[in-house]
Amino acid sequence: MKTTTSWRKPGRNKIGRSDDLINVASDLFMERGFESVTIKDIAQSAGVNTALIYYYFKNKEDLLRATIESLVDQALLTYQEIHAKHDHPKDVINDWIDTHVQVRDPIRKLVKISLDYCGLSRKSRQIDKAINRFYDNERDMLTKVITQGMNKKVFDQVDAARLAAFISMHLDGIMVASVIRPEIDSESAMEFLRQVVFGSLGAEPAPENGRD
Amino acid sequence: MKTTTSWRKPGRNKIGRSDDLINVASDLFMERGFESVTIKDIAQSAGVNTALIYYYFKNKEDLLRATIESLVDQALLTYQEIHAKHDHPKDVINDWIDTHVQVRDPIRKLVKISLDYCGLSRKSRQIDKAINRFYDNERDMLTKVITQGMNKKVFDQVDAARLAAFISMHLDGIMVASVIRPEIDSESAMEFLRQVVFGSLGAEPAPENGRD
DNA sequence: GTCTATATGCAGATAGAC
DNA sequence: GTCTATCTGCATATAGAC
Repeated sequence: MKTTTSWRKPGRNKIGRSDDLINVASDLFMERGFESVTIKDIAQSAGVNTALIYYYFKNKEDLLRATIESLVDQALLTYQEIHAKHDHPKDVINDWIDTHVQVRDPIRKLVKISLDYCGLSRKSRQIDKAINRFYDNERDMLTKVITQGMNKKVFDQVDAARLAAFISMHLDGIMVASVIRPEIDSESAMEFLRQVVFGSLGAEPAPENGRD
Repeated sequence: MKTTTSWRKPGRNKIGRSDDLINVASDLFMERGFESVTIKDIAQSAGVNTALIYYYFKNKEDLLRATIESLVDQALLTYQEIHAKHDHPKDVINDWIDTHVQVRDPIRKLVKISLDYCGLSRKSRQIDKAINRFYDNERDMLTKVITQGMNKKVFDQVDAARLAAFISMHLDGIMVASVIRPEIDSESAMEFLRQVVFGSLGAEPAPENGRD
């Protein structure tokens, strides 16, 4: 479900100018917040004219929508790849955490920008849907893999949905902490989360080398 | 360390008008974000004129500084009260979590507003100091109580500082989640955190009724 | 201390040439 | 598709009366 196309579909624009704008915007929104970033800032960073942005997007909020939808797509795609890559639930969870260490960028952006969006008075059903889509999918995927592990008897019996929500919230917490205090070591925070999660599941984090 | 006084000390203003403005501002900043909230909004909500705000605060950023410092003071005061109230480390941790359930307001505000502040280009040494003061104190207090529990043999041996950071980050995560998705049950998230924490400490959450 | 009035600047957005 | 030029409105901030 690719939903990042702009409001008006250009016939054959030279290599995704709109994607380009979205990427620049997501960087700036993440760094300085939606309201702090001006259309001029985005245009300047993208090396184009201010007015061009209004050719691709209805207005600033529409650019925000496209940005959030793009980030959600990216993040969920990464999650799906993790699931597809492994056979063993333990490996999925390990990879899930590893992935956050390596490519935490889209998710960190998503969390920060979602928070900004929550502050706006003008709400958008599309943006609400995209944000919920991300969190619902994240929770469902984690719940599923935990349940699989329990069925295969490699994990203790736990409340899979609650543990999934716990992991999801903690990842948000790490993202936020790393924004507020950039000096914190988010990698070792991830490691600690890994220990806690596997501890709750009564399993060792050591990889299973799930072939397949 | 009360640091919420305004830049210009009014001789004897009738009952904390400046505190009043700070409280109104913190509500609005939390709900709608620093940049989205206008001076006019704050004045209106406080039932005063726009210009009056500039009598009490140098500018909008100075009001942000006062707001953050006030929130940090409130939050740390609450934490200190918890420590003073209990003798037994288990009770401190239980109360710590209970307190977040009940009066999560100043901390939630602080997290949200700190994130907004991080986006601003103009940085303030005072605000940086206040935010770090909060997180450093929070971590130190938690580390201390965990260490005490280990010394008293009621907790297993763990890396107290890391567990403290884990708790702190998770609380941030819950705060953020409850802003992004107001429908989530942050109370039961706190309960799950309690179980995980006591699980890591090899102890039962049942209260000790530490008299004192 | 609190208000009225206003200066100033800039952000979002549009019209229209190329 | 991309640009120049410009309109409009509003937010921060100040001057000064009361």
